[in-house]
Amino acid sequence: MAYWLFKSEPDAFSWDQLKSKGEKGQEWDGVRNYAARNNMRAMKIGDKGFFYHSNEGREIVGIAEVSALAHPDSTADNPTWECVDIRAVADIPKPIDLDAIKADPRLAEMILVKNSRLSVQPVTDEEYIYICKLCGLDDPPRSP
DNA sequence: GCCAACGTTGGC
DNA sequence: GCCAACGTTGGC
Repeated sequence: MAYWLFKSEPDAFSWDQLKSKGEKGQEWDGVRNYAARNNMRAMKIGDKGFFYHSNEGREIVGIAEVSALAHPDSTADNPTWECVDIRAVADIPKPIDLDAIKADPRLAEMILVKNSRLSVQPVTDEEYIYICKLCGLDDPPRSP
């Protein structure tokens, strides 16, 4: 069981855009960072992850799930770059912003706080459940 | 809009 | 294989 966090600038690709893709979801292309790629390689079908808006908003706005395992990034000219597909699963009733995450001692170890530049990050089970609760999701969608 | 932090590139 | 230079990200 694993949980993740996907970052996107809403100007480039927003949570609403992901929702509009429906069941099919969206290839999470464009990632050119080895740590982020390795995280995607480790993902399994049905794994859940937060969808975070960077730059503008700076808050967790939704929960997505992996709909296709890592495969070559169709936008890359180099086969080393791979990505998964994700689709929207649930809205966040009460989005939590970066200030609130930073202010919470239970979330101080999040990669979002410690390495804000990593675009695809792991989230611990504890962080996932705790954040969901703060956000008004008492019975959050679980990874398989 | 600025700038710090980070990751990647490329020269040696 | 090291490391300086550069480009990019993202918070502020």
